Amino acid sequence: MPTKIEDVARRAGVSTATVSRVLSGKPYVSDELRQRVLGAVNTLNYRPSRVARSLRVQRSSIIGLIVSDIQNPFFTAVVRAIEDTAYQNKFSVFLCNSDEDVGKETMYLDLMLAEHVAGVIISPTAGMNDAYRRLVEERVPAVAIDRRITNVAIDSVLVDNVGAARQLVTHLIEQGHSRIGAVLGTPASSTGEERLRGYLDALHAHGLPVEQDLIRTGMPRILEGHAMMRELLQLPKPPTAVFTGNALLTIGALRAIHSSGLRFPDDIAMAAFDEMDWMFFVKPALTVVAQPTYDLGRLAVELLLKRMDEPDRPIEEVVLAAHVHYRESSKWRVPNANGANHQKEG
Amino acid sequence: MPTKIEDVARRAGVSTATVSRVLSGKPYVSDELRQRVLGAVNTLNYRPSRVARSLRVQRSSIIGLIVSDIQNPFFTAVVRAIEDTAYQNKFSVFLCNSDEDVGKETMYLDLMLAEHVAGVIISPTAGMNDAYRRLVEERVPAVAIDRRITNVAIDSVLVDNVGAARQLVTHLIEQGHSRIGAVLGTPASSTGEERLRGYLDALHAHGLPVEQDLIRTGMPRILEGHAMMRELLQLPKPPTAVFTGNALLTIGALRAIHSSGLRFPDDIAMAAFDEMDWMFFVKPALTVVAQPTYDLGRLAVELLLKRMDEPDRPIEEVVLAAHVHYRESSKWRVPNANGANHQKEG
DNA sequence: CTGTTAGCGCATTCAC
DNA sequence: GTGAATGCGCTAACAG
Repeated sequence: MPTKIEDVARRAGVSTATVSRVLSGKPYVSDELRQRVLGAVNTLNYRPSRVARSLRVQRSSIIGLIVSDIQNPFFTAVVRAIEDTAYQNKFSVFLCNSDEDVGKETMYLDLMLAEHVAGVIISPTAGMNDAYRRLVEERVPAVAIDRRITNVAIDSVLVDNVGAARQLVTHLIEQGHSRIGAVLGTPASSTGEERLRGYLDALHAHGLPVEQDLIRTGMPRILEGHAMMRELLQLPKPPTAVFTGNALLTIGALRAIHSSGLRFPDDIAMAAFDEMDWMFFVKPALTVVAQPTYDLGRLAVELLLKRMDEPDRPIEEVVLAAHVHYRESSKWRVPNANGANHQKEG
Repeated sequence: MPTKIEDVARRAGVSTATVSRVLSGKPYVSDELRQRVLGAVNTLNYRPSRVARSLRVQRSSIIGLIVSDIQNPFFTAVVRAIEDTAYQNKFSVFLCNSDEDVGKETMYLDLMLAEHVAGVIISPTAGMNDAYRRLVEERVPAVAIDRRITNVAIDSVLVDNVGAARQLVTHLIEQGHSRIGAVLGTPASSTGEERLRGYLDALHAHGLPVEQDLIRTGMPRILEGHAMMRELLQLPKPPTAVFTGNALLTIGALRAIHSSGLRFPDDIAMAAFDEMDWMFFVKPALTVVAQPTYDLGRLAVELLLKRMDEPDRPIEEVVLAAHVHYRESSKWRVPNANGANHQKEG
């Protein structure tokens, strides 16, 4: 049986109110009593019940964080950033994994509300879920990350997916490719949709035709990436380069390339969204866009804290730029291209 | 302001006790009242406060999970398994990241105790931390995963690291290698120590000499793996094969190999602990041991539930076998066997 | 079967 | 400055 505030009060010869005051750093307590209380707390090894405290003050110091896929390195990087920032502000993080499942997401959202968390940060599984509305109705501070929520207005921190995708595909085009495949996450999520849009933008800007056969979308996971890439490779006229929209898809695609007996990057070029910042350690020939995971997480917490202070400020939407890394080794040549050499520069 | 149980009671024309009974599925409530209550709950969109409930019953239905590195794919895989199993048993998971930091670990452990979680699953950062003792003192069900805790007896689910490491290194020896480097996690953790032991075992069993220069240990992370591997490659007489003890170390090592201008696996062979089950998609030439992440997580939860039911049962320690994958492409030959040194100048 | 009541551990009035 | 008293929302005795 854990020690209660009453035990401490008795041990220190004061009232529970005084103990409470000391522990929450309130002023107006004489130094003598403060010392006595602290001593008692120490010898009794007292740890206040956060449950009781939360019930009393109707608000905990916990930030609920719901990510759509804990196995996606992009999100673990963001989680790290969020934890760091929350910790610096005396908040703890209650992390849950919705696993791209709207049902689980709703369940966890309800759980957070029932736990009276101080605020919620969420990477939404779908664009709209009735549960999001409850957040607003109950006036729980919330911010969406990475993906846009469409059915209710809440603060969000996003990445410029369109711009980054366009840069990536443009790079491939400038290397001389004209048949460029796309292996993307489902357009049902704003990220998938935006990256597809960037791909299309780049093709249009260079007057290249869009071939629906070259565009594949699905769940952003290894297995699906593998399947989609295999389909592309089995096409009568497969692409000479591929744009992948996510690190897990990239891994699946690489596997498909290998198991087809093809070699990367000699037989097929690739440019990818790399949500882990180490993909290129293993495949230096990849052209990747590194995502601003740390800023994303930090800003999410900061936005949340701001909203906790001023519940009525206007909704804010931050869009971060993603930085494309062109590596030496990514200046490959078009394999089997009409003739020799489409290499742009040295 | 969220609706309270009293509101529901009034709306349904019953007492709060009846509402409570209906909601917790207790028997002895007439069908008529049950319907009325359910109706009220529905129209009022009532969600019971878990905070108040936890305070009352002195126990939540949350399992606290503290992992030592959320960015390590091994742990995210285990987290998935734990969540699945917990969810099937009507528990939610409160996940925290100690980030290999004993201070943070202690903080989170205290937090879980203060939150009155139903139980704690932890991958310990260090072998001993006074905070572990508190778990036992307060009789909070707990189980350690992946690493052994030495200063207090608690249930644990471990992997047969010695056996797996021995198999991996033996494989390299059987391929003809005799100068085998080791890039391992710190022996301060039981995993690091055991994998080192397996390495030594294999060498001894084949009568090979142990060269301290070929053994490097450090934090199990990319940066450290890179540094250690570089040191090995800069040795006057570098190894012809390397055994790495962790997926992140492996990535770092691969990077060092690449940036030295060497090629894998032509210039140097490698066998690795691969905590992600997709490392070999990217590097099929690796020989890896796949870790039983799902079983590990599932068993951890099951052990926890058992201890919740019978607090006084004897401590249990489960050791899982890890399975080694020998792939076609890993049957390489010793590069330039007893011939020239393949070191390149950097 | 159902309602009334008494806390769970703490923070916060309001008196002193 | 300090203590006594009240209630946060809920469940579990205990009556009826």
